Amino acid sequence: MLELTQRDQVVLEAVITDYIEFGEPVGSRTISKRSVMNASPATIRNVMADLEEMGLLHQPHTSAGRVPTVQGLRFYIDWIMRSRQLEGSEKERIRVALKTKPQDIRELLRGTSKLLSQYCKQAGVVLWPKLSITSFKHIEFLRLGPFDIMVILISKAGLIHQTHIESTQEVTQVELDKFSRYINELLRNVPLSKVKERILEEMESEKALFDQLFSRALKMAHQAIQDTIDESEVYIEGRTNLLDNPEFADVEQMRRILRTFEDKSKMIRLLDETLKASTGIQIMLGTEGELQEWQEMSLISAPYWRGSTPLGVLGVLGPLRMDYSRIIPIVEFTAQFLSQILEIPDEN
Amino acid sequence: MLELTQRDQVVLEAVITDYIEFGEPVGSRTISKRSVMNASPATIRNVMADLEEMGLLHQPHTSAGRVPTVQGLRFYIDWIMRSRQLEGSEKERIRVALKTKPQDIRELLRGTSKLLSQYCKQAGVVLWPKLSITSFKHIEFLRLGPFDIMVILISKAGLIHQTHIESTQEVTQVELDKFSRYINELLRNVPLSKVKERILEEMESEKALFDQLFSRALKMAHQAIQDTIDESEVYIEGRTNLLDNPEFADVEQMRRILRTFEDKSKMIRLLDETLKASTGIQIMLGTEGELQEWQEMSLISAPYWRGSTPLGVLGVLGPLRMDYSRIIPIVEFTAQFLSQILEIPDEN
DNA sequence: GTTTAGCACTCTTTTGTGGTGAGTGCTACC
DNA sequence: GGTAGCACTCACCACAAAAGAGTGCTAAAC
Repeated sequence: MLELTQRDQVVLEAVITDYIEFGEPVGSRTISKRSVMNASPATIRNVMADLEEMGLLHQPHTSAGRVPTVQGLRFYIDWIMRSRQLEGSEKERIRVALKTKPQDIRELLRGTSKLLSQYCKQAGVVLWPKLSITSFKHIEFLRLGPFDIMVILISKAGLIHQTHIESTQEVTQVELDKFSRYINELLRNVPLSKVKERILEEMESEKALFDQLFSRALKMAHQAIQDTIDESEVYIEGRTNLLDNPEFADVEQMRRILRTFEDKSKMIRLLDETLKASTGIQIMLGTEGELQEWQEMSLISAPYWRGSTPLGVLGVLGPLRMDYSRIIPIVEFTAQFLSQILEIPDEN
Repeated sequence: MLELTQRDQVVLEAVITDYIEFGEPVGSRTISKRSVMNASPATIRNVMADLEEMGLLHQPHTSAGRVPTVQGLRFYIDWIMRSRQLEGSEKERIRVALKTKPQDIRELLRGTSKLLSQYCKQAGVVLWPKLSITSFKHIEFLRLGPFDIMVILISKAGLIHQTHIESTQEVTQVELDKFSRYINELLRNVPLSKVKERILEEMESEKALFDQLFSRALKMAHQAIQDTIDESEVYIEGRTNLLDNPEFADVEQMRRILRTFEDKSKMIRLLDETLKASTGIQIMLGTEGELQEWQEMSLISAPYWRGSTPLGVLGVLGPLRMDYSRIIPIVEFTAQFLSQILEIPDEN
């Protein structure tokens, strides 16, 4: 940790909070007047010069005020800032917004993302990672045509996945119903990560080897599950909120950022990284980590859980200049509460 | 129809095609040189003055060239323009792009939207309206908890819908399986629009009145289907393509447009209107119809069908300045081909 | 030794000015 | 009716000047 005197820290904090509020370089006069700090502009200037030397502040040009650097923000967030607590009423608002959306897990996650975006006035993101994290719940084969089958796979968490497969021989719906029953029995409560394994095992077993019907069912299940399991989904809502940030007033830049959103795989990679990296709230600034492509953005994220296994990540994506002290507790609480909601349906 | 001489029309066309290509007011010199028209700039100027008087052209300021007005474009599209035919190779590209995506109807529609957006370099939209348009295919009840049931409803077209319902008494999965079988039998091939009716009918019938099991199953199905049927979905892809249009370089405007997209219900209303209005390709310009909110945009849309019932609409949304002669046939062909794809699975 | 007042200096932003070029409308002529 | 010519209008650009904000440094004060 860098060595900063008490006063250095106070000045750094003052610069950053002011900058976060107004988005413009802040000068020594402003700071001198503001807050309890009794020091003349000249004194502040000296301190600021020091901070700049340490790489915490930056001066866009000679006659401008100072702006925090990424390192400055990092230091502020890690050592100086104390996030304010959410008030009861704010928590309540989040609770209500999420509680009324139990319908479908997709809707829940999309709703969460939207909630974050509206509440923080930035883009909200939610990653629902590998399907494989929960258990198998149900499979259903439906006949579309003589060789054409729709497969519906449902996970314990209520996520539905559908695929088409083609059979090599004609099938009837009656056969398919048998398949469904058999596979459902076989895979009951198997974690999705183990499903493939389990199917292969069963294929080797006597039953399957001697009964053509079973063997066909297994083959189909195998085929259907093939590409299903490691799919991640990411919900990004409220992108347009980003447009309101004056730092993105430049069309060129805005375009680049929105473009990057179109390719969801990048977003997935980014969130995946934060999922692996940490068990708690995490803040990724500008040039750090996987965020390279969005030099001027930052991500505040937190994983959500079921019991002791992390399911995914949620967070807020915005410009470097965000009100961290407000958004951090929101993200934190939302993650916590979402985990709580997801706890329930695992009961049977 | 306005009275325009042959020459008036030629000039109007020249102005519009030039404007569409370069996006800037076009002057009399340019037109005089271009094309087979043998007339001096001065002559053209006179014609242009006439056209302006008729409200077909507009002059941003005294010393600028002319720009077509909405009415000018309308006249051009309706009376002058002849869309060029798609070449075989272009058709082939569309075919291939759509054929390889049979997985799931959602994916198909999203893919169509994406295809349109990429191919036309604007935003692609696809409306999948009321679920009620196709027939019932399959229902499945899954037990989540003693009173908690997940219902999965699948339509003939392969669209899945899931809901939660709560039972008033405890249920087992075995019972639910019976429910599923019974309802599936009952509703086989019933158009979704008639499903409710059919259920109510059955409730009145002897079977249900005397058998508690049937009656419960029917009640559940009724409850589940309640809110399911009239849902519309709209897929909007390639929004960021709009950013590339120089007319949207203004951040303020861009913001407004992107904002409007966030509220899908507006989009649905808009597309619904075009669905009702016409059986063929349709072009809605700027201030016309439901498009009021996007003064500076225009929508080229066409319905797609199954047999003789319209299923939904697809189209391209972009600035007024679009290459209509190119985009119209693309939209037309895509709608046609999508209809063709959707024809197939109705076979059994 | 730290703080502060004062002042010259730097650099951005704003405002103003004249020149340029594209394009027009009008008039007179073919 | 079509066209050449010409004066006129505006947006746009480049450049200069002025204004403003904020700094760094020095010397004096605490």
